[in-house]
Amino acid sequence: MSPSAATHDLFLDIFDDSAVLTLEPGEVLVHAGARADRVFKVLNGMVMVSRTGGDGRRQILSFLVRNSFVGLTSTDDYFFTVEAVMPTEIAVCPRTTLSERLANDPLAEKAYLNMLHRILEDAYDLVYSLGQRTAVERLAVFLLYLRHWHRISEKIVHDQDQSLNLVELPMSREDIADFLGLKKETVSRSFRQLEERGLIHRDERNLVAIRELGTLRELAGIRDFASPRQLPDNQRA
Amino acid sequence: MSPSAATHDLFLDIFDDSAVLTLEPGEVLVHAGARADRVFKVLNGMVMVSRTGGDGRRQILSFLVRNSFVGLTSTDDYFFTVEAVMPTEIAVCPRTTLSERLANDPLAEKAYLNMLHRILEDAYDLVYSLGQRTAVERLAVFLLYLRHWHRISEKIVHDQDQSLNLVELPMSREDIADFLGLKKETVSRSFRQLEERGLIHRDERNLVAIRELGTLRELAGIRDFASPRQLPDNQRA
DNA sequence: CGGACCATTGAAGCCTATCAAGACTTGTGG
DNA sequence: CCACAAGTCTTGATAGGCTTCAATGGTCCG
Repeated sequence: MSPSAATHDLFLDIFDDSAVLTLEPGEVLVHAGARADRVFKVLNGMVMVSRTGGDGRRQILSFLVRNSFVGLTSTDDYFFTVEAVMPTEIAVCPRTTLSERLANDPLAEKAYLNMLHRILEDAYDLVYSLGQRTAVERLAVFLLYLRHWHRISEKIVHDQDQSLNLVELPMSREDIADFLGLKKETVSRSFRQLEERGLIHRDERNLVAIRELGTLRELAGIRDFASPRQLPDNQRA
Repeated sequence: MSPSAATHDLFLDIFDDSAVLTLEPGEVLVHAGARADRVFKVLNGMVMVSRTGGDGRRQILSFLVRNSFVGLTSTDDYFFTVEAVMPTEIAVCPRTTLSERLANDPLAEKAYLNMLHRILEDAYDLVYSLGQRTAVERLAVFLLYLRHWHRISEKIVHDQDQSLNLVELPMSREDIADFLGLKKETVSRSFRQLEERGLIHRDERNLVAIRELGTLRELAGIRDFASPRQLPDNQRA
């Protein structure tokens, strides 16, 4: 999965009074191959980062929510595409601003490094899902991730808070499929399977209610996403 | 795939006169869950980094060769296991040494950051493979990666150098399988398929000769691994 | 020579993909 | 307001690729 900044990523203050872009669903923020001379922060809404092969196969690398940083690269060009999943506001600033901020403030640099580490761990989580888990398991993990993001982004303290168990899906089935390494039909069938097992319930197409959190977690093979990894000390449940 | 340090990763000098460990094949350097108070550098041989689920499923995250750094984590504990694939020598030093080095030298910190970016891109490459490519394609990519590492590690300038087309496989079929999200039988069959198509040739079990580099690259859907990403300016082919 | 381990190969089964059709949603225009 | 069109989601039937299970062959080492 990916980013979502830590509860406070110090260096993100470079966006404090920068320009703001508004994106409509499907609008592209960064085209793969574009010069990486600007960096971004998601203010609200959601974007997705993807990589498309020469033959058109697309892999979504991450969905990014509020306070996520966008702009990682070790080269001069972006190797991925970033586009809006829903109406989204984005703060923009030149990469040089980021470089200067990191060069002049050790704490900011430390925060940046920390974010990179977290993103890498998220990438490895995704690797594990794609390499080892079945379709239903991947979807279970995905739902728990969405729940987790919601928790982080709303700064909800208690893991048992009922509002957490209503998960919104702003992206299409095909987007989910391309993220989980499946086809959209398989995503549909996996949803149904989760519903038949009583783990979730759906009224609207893009709203999922988690009915059996424990069983879902078991299925996902996840000890606990409520881990304090991205929560500050004073917010641990 | 992963690491393999850049051709020179400045901060790696912290290992210049540190202790050296010798590992036999299968020997574990880091157990998942262990305190991350030491960091490592691979001097020679090869190690693999893996994550194992509660039910025993194992995903190999990367194979690390000479000059690779080992010790990435954003938390106090390692969440992965590192073990030797073949006889390997490892330099060890306390994490505090690394922290100090990074804190006191902006250039070292920049190099570390750069390495992290590269590792992240490698992780996303693996995500793309696992999510979108077929078994044979994954194996093709894997072989090209091995070839690329060999090139980097031997500092071979010319992409056409024939010695590059003899690829060694120090790891078992099962290790390859767990890296590529397949089963060992499928890896075997995919090797045979590549051989039947005339793209590779095998005499010994752990030695693969690349016969049709261009076709293999096409199959892998890779523009060019001979990209200068990990080569210094003066070594570009 | 025998045993352990690893790799290969074959046969059958399962999971996911593919192909195709129908249901639902949304937006548009008569 | 209804009709229609386009897009998305769901569902069904079939096919294909990878896995599973099982057996054979090869290599290393005691």
